Amino acid sequence: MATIYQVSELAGVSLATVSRVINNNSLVSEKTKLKVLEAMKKLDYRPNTVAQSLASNRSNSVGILVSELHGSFYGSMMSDIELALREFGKHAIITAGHSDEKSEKEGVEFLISRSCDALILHVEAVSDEYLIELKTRKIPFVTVNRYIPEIAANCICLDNEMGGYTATKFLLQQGHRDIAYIAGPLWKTDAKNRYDGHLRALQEFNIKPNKRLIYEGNFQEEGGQKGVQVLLETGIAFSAIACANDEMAAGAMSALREKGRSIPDDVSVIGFDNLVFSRYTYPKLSTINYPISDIGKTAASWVLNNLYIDRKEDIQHLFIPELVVRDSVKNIN
Amino acid sequence: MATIYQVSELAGVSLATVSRVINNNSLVSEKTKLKVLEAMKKLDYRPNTVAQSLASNRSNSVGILVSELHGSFYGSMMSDIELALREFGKHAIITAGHSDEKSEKEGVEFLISRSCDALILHVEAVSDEYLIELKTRKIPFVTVNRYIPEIAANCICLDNEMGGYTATKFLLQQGHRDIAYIAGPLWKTDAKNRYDGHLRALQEFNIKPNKRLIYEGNFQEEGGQKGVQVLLETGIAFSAIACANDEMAAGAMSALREKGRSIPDDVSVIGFDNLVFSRYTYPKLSTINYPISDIGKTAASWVLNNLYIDRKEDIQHLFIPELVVRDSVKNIN
DNA sequence: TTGTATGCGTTATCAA
DNA sequence: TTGATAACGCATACAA
Repeated sequence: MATIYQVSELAGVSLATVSRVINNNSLVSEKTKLKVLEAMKKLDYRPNTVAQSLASNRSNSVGILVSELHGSFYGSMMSDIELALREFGKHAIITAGHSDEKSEKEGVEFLISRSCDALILHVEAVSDEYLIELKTRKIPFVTVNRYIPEIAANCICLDNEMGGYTATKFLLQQGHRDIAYIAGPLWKTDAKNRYDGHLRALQEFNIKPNKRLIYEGNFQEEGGQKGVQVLLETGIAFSAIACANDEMAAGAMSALREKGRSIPDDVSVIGFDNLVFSRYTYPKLSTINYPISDIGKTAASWVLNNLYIDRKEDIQHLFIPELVVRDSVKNIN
Repeated sequence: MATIYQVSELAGVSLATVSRVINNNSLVSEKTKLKVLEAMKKLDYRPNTVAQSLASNRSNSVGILVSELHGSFYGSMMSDIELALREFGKHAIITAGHSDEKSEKEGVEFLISRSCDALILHVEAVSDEYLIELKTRKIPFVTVNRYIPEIAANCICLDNEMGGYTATKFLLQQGHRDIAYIAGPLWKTDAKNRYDGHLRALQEFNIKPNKRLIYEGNFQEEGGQKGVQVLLETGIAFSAIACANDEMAAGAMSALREKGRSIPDDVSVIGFDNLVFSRYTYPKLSTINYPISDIGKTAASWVLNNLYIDRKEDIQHLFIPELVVRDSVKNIN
């Protein structure tokens, strides 16, 4: 691989001049500029970004930490962020935190040590304190789907509580009164908030939540299946199930069908997230839309605004989820 | 951020010694080792990986290029690769090629310039020649899902032709004779190979393919929907549709249902890939299994074997896809 | 077992 | 407008 030195030699100029045309910042005469450009082409020169990073303490890349690299949720987020960054010549370095505290911290350190210019974090296991402390270091970052009052300006998230509320309220409005709930892992703040929203909706209709109709799942398909099994075993009647995410809703639907319950005639089901596949299910899943795309773009904008581009743009920090009505909830009024 | 120099000062040793305990390669006495370790802890020292890369010409990270960051197909692949690498302390740097030649080349260059030690490429738009030329550079790489005879040792892929064959043969065995085909973009080698397999199966049963029953889609849900629309408009009867991937199959199923065709009673449908969501569809989609997980792990193993770890392990270069029978194909014998 | 010195490929601060 | 030259933080060959 050709180096800047060889280019300078071939072009008959100094290192510094070549560097200048690479970053075309300082004024370089057209004539020498052309000479250098030609030499670069001739040698098929490409700057070594590692050396650039070391010297400039800047990498033109932003680190992204998501819980998992698979799953349409994270996929959309990464994809939208990458696209927005690429538009400005910035790159994404992506790693996974696996919802595990140690792993998440490692991921953050890895990204920092790769001298990312900024971080976009979807972290779940790490403590609020960790993030607050992280802010005292020089590296700029935003958290996605995690709200921490002390660093509110760094948070971009969905109003999960409102989403949980909206979902259950919809079921109530459709006449359901005996509503089961399949929650996410309640140590995760989004799962907890969605559940809180569910409770608030019930309260608004003066319904006492029946603890035996609540199952704490794992946010995965299997959790929905197990949830249905447990719920049915209680022998308590229910006409609808609100699920804390679409994956569990899909699991719940297939389990219900296996048990001979038809959807939505026997049991209504509502999900949360509006993942791509929720359109593929049968019946098509009614759910709460998580504007992943908007949030991803916003996170990218935050970084671009704060770091690279001189523009004033308002950043939306809280997104309100909306109901998506399809075919999995029956009106029994 | 503390540097190696500050650590050496605090520990009262030289730079070199600190570097040695960091990479614990050379023999360092226990005593000095402890001193250094303590100093590192005290200063909360973390090596600057950029500087390490520059000095050692090694980054302990491997570059991954996929077409898109979203989509369960790529998601699984990235996830499996990352997990395998992480087990050995290696990291993944991921970027997207967007099935576009320019973009794919940029991605490769980006990864190389980031001094990745090796590359795992899922490229579609780039020419065979480009990859053959890439091999002459020093950077080791494997291609996934792309077979090029000249660099066969660098290719890990699925026998797409066999998969296409298997799918259509299954339909034929179930008594179907009027079979429509929704292909992927035929300029993509995997799409082409799957289609070729389809033709081979037909030929084996002495059936002349009807060109009007073939639709070239885009590998996305929408392609399946449009495909069904076009196929129905021909007015030609068919009892089954083979789709070149699951996403189009999902689109085809929903379009069929909207047109009042029931699945599989009126029309059978078979997909390809066995994506996660194929279990969520109704009826559950029969499909061809793409062992993404195995392929991802194998690609990671290839890199580990060739680069980092001294072990002898046979690498499987060609994977045979298997039929997954669910509920979307009817036996009409 | 430890230290010295040099280089990795750039950027950036001076002078000229 | 250009050119020396010192960083950037670390690895490593060579000496001690």
